[in-house]
Amino acid sequence: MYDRVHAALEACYREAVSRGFLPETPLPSAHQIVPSKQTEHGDFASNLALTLAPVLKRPPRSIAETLKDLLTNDPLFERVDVAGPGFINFFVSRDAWAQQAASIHAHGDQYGESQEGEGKRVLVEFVSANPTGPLHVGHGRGAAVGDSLARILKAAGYRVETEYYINDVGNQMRTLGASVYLRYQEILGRTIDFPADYYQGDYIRDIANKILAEQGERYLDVPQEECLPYFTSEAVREISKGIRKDLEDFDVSFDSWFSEARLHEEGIVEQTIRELRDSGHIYEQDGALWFRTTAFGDEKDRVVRRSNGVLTYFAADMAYHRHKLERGYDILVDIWGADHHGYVPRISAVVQALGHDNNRLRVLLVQFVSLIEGGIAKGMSTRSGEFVTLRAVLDDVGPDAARFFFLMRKADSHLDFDLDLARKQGQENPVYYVQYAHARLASVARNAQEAGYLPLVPENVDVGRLSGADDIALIKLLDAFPRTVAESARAMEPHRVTFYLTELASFFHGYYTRSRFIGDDPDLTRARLLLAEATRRVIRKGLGLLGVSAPTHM
RNA sequence: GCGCCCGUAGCUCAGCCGGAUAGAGCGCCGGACUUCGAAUCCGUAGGUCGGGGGUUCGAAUCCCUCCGGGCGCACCA
Repeated sequence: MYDRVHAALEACYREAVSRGFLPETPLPSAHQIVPSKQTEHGDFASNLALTLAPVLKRPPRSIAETLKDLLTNDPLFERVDVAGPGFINFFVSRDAWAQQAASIHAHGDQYGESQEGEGKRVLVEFVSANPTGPLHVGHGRGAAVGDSLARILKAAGYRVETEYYINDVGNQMRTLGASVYLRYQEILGRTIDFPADYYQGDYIRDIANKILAEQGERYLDVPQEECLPYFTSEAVREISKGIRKDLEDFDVSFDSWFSEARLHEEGIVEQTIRELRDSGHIYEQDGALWFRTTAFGDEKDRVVRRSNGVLTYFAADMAYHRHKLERGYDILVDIWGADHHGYVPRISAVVQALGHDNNRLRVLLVQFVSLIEGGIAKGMSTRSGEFVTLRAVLDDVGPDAARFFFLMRKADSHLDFDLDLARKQGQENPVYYVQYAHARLASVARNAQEAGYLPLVPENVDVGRLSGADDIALIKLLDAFPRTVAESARAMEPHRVTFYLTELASFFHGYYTRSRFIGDDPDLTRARLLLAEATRRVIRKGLGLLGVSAPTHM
């Protein structure tokens, strides 16, 4: 409907120009049509006259009146008003809204999708937790945001792939293997000195026990240096297995898993350094190699290879982003924990130094999660090792509540995750509130089926009967769905879909209390069942974009 | 000290590329089940949008400044 109003206004503007009522001038970029907040202001409002006024040097109300006179003949509108300082308010006719229900219904399961993304290729990289321990709630939020964003981008017409980058190289791997080795020794009765900066979690002991069960005591007297590769690879294998299982149970999947080791093995890191050195972006100083990131606005230059010859993590990151760019994506989305925000300028520098436009990189920063139980925050500081795992939350509240809660806030803001609320199975819990709307609609469908109304034959449904204020209001909400998804994709903000669904469910529950779908009037019943079916599909589709199930029974 | 993010109802937060009378959920209080699912609905109360200044027809939204909170500032990963 938005598009139709926009088209009508534009056509009217062109007509005003051609008839000499208004001088020729391009539409101001500040011009926009927005849904009206108040019913007195109609369905949509345009600020065209306001934005045109300074250019044309004419009072905005006078411009608005000129346009209004040309719009009043359009049958799409019941009325067009000029209001306030010069807004043009559009009152779409009831019949046009009612007919919109048929159009929404006709789109079936595709309703909500759009071509906003114009087929652009996007790589969404997220989670990418080091295989040195289980996923915690912070990763869980990143997983929910990344996976949901990918689904939303797809629905909005982007060609999307998802990827998990595995940091399986470097000192941390050594530390991981050594941690398991020491625990293995400890279990077998040796006195050990376990360093504070080694991995403290119980899962390290579990892995040591597993090795003991499978391999026995054969490594007891083998020097650490000799069997470290074995302990490391076993640990990575076990931990990765756990991470994959957690993600699978969270309904998060990746198109590819990209190993950092591969960047080194295939010489991509060295090649990237050479290339950037040749182009003058990397220089040598004090025996180390530096990337001149300050040339692109970073605070200071960054070391790529230390004077002792060891490559930094940044070196691999550089190579990884180069590799991603060369795979031909139009947009790279990196989803990081907000504590990494200081790394944005240097990665941005990499993209630019390689000759790419800076806006091909989009970094989403996901803020930390505080788990609240009994009104107080559960500890999750990493230094004490007392962080709460994603697994624990999944086992506690279930994947649907977890995903919904992770997506209730803008990714950029702190999230207080209320465990007590997430566990509740009542109206206070927003995820059940939305799911219940779906289950209710499914129940209506079952009753309609029994009464012989289903399946509907759309051609035989008189949607013109959907003329009540509630019917129209519900249609308007459904009408906003594709724009919500498109906007959510454009802004890369999945939480908008969560808010939309809560609003839709809220209105639906009220509608359900006030109006009957199945009543004495067969024609009205059929029209409302068509509306019910459209509503149910929107809720199911919306929940699907969040990765939340849409139950038919609860 | 420098940089980034955040201060909106009792609590948790939307709204922020400037638009008309600032919203939601939770919590509190009071109502509604003989008819499609009460995991629901209806109603009441609740605000100097952190303070101050600026930009303009118009500021929660943009700019400056101050206050308060979070995070980051390695030849670490």
